[in-house]
Amino acid sequence: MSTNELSDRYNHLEVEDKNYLFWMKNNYFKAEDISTKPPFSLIMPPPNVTGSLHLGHALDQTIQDLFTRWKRMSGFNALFLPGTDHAGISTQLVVEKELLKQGLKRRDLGREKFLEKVWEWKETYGNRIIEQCKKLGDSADWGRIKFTLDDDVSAAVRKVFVSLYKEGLIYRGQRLVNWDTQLETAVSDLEVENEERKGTLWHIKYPIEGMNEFMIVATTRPETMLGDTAVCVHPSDDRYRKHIGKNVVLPLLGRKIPIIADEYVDQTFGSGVVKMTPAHDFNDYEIGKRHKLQFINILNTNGTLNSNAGPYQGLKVQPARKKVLEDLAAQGLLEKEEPHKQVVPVSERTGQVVEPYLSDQWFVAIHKLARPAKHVVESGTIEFIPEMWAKTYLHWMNNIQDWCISRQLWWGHRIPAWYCEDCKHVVVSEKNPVECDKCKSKNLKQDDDVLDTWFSSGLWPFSTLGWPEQTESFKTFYPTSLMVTGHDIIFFWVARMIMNGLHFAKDIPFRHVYIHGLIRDSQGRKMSKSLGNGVDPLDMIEKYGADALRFTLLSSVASGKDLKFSEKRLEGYRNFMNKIWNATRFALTNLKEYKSLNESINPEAMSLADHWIISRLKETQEQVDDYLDSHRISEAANTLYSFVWNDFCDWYLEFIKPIMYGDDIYQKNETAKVLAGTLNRIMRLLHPFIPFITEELYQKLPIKNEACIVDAYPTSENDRVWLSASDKEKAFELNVIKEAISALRNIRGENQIKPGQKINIRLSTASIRLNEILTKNQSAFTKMANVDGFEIGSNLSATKSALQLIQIGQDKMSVIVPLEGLVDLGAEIARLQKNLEKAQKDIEITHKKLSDDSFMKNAPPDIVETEKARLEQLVEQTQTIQESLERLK
RNA sequence: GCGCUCGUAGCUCAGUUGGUUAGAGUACUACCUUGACAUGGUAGGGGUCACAGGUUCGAGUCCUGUCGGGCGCACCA
Repeated sequence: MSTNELSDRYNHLEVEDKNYLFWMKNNYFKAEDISTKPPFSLIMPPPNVTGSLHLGHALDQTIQDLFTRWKRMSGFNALFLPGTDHAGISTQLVVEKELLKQGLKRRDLGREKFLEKVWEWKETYGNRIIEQCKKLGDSADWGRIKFTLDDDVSAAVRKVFVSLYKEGLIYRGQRLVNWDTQLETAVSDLEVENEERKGTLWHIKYPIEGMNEFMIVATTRPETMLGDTAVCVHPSDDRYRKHIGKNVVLPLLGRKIPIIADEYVDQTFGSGVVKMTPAHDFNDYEIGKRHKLQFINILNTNGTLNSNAGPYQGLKVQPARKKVLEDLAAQGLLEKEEPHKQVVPVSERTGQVVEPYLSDQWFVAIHKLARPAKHVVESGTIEFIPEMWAKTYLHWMNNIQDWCISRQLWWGHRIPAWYCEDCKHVVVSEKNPVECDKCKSKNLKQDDDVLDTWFSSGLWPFSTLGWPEQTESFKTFYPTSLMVTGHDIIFFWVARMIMNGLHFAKDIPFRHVYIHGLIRDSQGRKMSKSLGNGVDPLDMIEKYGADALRFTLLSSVASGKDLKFSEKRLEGYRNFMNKIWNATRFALTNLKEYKSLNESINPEAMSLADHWIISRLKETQEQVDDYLDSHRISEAANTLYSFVWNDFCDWYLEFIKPIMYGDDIYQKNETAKVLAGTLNRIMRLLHPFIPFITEELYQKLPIKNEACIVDAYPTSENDRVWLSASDKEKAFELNVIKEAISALRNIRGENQIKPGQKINIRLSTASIRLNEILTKNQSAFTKMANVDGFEIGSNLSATKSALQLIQIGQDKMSVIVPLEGLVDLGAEIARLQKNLEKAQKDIEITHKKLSDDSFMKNAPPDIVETEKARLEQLVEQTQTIQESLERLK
């Protein structure tokens, strides 16, 4: 096979890697810091450095690459900046798990040794996801790749921390936080998921001091009573008002604790008495502060009970609960238990029940940062696509809470705070301090904690561009043009980028936020390892090709809704790739003799089909440009799909076959140019969607430039000269033939006339214009409808014939196929009957409309006119059908 | 509880200022291996646009309610 000959099936395996190398070798992905072209910038949401690509990434990346390639082809200095995230918690978990297999524990190794292991792990697996992105076709500027723990990014992180601290927007304090007892770290509110579970509500008797009475408290977490420092009732609760100020004796531990009153208590729930555990419950914490209650912490960091729990020390929460209940029952203090639906907070990462835990943590005071971040979205300066996500964003921003940013982990940005061992002063500094700036002691100890991963992610749009230095990159590409991400991280990430961007980079981080849905399995379930329903995009790429996967994702992503992934659909788009391949194969075979073709086409010499395909191309280009501009990705993809398959392959290629196989060299030369030119534009139009196959085929075309990836994206603007060759009138004329052929096919199909059976046809029309068009184009009918005898005229006989009436603009024609001796007439009678019924029904509807006074009075004149014309047509049609039916009987 | 969102063909979904006969892919049926492609071609069947009201000359589209999914946020111990 010579290089110009294509196999009859598209084999993505031979095409994809090869073309990726070609692009890389020629530096096509590189964006310039200084350029005369307008900038377009898009920062990749950094995937976890040790992760591997899943379908969600694939969707995310493909959308980004689509816009990058489109903008690059549209003359922009397009930057797609890649990077990876250190992903504190998940990476640490993965490595810990791995070490455990070797019998090694994190704490046994110690911080330094453990971090060495994580870095080793990162070096080994850190590029895996990057390689996977390349498989997908990402045209990212890999020379600029960033990692969240890179020196310059870390410097940005420190700068931000220190300046927020100096502004008083970062503070340290002892607070009740969400505690993951497996990881032994605090986690933020966002990292906690609330699961509804069946639980039990236990009613426990607390003896009132000096009385033979009890206060009954209800609780779902009885073990927390070990940390109780009060019981609380509503101040106006008549049942208990008399007891306020007295004490109860805490069962099991015998501690005396006060009975207090607070409006918070709901008198109607349970017994109306609430036990107060200020160190282990968020509501109790608030009340505890109001009433200056004692805070007794009963937990160790690993979730076991500490010495404050007395005899229960050392037990984990669940065993302690069991024991506490047993002991209470033994003492007759367990009044009753009842089933209770409760919401349990669960750590997103480990699935452990989150315990509220009192500890020293760092927080960002968020309200001052949130205000401008709300404003830019309210004012439309930052635009969410689809718009509805702006509501979600604003709702959260309006209820935002201070952000706990410290994590008791080792892997991450260590908090740049040092404690003076001598004077207890806290030094917060960008550079590692050598001495306490208060007492000059050299006895400094750095805070052990690291920052929440999202702290560094929040700076990503500018830390990746060299900020805080005013680099050329930063000046050129900030604010970025577009951010593409899933709705699951609007709060985690998008909100924080907006807050930080405004505060530090002094401008919004991006103009548009494209929010796509999450990918679910074909049944709509979340893809997860435990369900085993995950689809590995790399398997799909291997099997169907990256382009097919990309097109599947892009054609499915609409209006920000979640999307169900089906392999069936992927198969369909794999077939589309094959279709494109074979259409080009056909073209190239027929263009063999045209080694180089020039672009200029001569409207006078073009066939009707040439005029028609160019006019369709023009419409397609206009639509696609419009759709991409308004981020309507699936519409753009589907428009191209149907143009290529339905218009170009099904009609145009069939129409030009007689020309390409014929002897009319003059005509053939012209059509060759149109064919090659159209194909060239098809490749360019499709390239951002399916880069591999389009580059491969583009390179084989007789009309081409350097590379598809850097050729211009065709629009009705920049392609005006070529598109203007299409004569509207002639394009329209082709529709006449197309309609007639469709009618013939319909007659054939419904009457079961075998495709091999040649038929005689009569095209009957009073229109001289149609008559001329049909006469000129008899060959099209011969080839495309297997027509033998051909008669054109007016008032041609339709006896014992199938008939279809066609209306084209003002002109009408009857497509007549004599059936006598060919087939039984029953099928045609049935077909006409069906058409007749439909037409009659339509007449009824239209007639009703037109005889409605209010319609005639209120509807705009053009609508009324259309309806009138329609009625006329329908009436005529029914007459013709009825006559035809008569002649069949 | 508050907020958002969806309900269109067997399945997956389009349907953007309300306006001809509600579309596509897939599945299904019939026919066809014709010199790009059977990962193909041609034709066909298939919908009370969840339901009930309302606005309007006109509603899949706008409004209200009901039913049924999904999601987010906050929750009574």
